[in-house]
Amino acid sequence: MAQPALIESKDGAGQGPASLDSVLGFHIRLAHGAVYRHFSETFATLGLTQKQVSTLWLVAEMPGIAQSELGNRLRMDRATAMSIVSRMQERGYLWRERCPSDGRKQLLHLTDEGRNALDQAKTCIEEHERWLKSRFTSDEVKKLVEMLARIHE
Amino acid sequence: MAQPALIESKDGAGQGPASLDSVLGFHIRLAHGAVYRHFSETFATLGLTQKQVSTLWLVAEMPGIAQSELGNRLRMDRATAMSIVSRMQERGYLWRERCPSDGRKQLLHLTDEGRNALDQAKTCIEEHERWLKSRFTSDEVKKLVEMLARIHE
DNA sequence: TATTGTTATACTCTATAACTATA
DNA sequence: TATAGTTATAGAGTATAACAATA
Repeated sequence: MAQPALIESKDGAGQGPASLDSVLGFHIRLAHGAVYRHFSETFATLGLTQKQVSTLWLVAEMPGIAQSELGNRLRMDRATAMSIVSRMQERGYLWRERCPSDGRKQLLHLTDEGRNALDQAKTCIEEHERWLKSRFTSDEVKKLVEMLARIHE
Repeated sequence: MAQPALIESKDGAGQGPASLDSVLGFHIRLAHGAVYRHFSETFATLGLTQKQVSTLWLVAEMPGIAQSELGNRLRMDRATAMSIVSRMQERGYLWRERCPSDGRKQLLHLTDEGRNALDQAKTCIEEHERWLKSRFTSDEVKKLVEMLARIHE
């Protein structure tokens, strides 16, 4: 983790990236990988993944959210949302309620166990975020979040 | 993709993130997902993944790089590097050379076919990067890359 | 017809473990 | 002992396709 990721090199004059190191998408992927790995270590004991925590958190923030809406907000398609919600249900962290006004929809709610798991997860998130944010000033964090949001919104 | 990713909410006073939307790691993951999806669309016809392109590109930049060193630079463990290098070899894009001075190492080289594939890939990358960078000024891109590098270096 | 959920399937990435060969 | 590669295995995320139920 000490050496530079790639050789030093600059972009050519208008003919595309000369070096892999100048590709923005490349850095997003590497940064995501580093965050993913640290997250996994932090959450090894809890046995929850990023997506699973995001799901519990969002359901806690919006009780009764439809499964499809959860997918939209976490940028998952139906099949992916389905598999994650099902796993969280199997573990007893949330339950599905058939929507009375629209029989197609499944409304999601946390169980007490799910709320407990989320509380523990939030403590881990704090630690994880401290590790991540320690390399930035608070202004930089704000700017970084704002720029990343421009990508995924 | 139009609506805000999450409900509006701010952090509490020193007791951790109040809303998922204020978690930096969350935005990194969503941004990575958006980039991943656009990349996949752009590269559907070429049939190459991000990791595969990175691998070809790095071998082109550093001919004779050892497989282990490739893994270090692209932040993959041995097993992951192995599977990606093997697939690129199966497709005839690179070949392994046993290192004469250290019999444990495999030195990597692109084939002519691999160089062709990389050239095509770079054209796609340009298009992909234009899509990605269009939301930023060039100063912002520089700042973003620099901040992301602080995470993965 | 469109939306939502469901199931089945497949592929990539990631990681661990165990094994071999070499240093 | 340590390093490099190899193989096997497993889990997570992502996506597509096909199907049923509902609007």
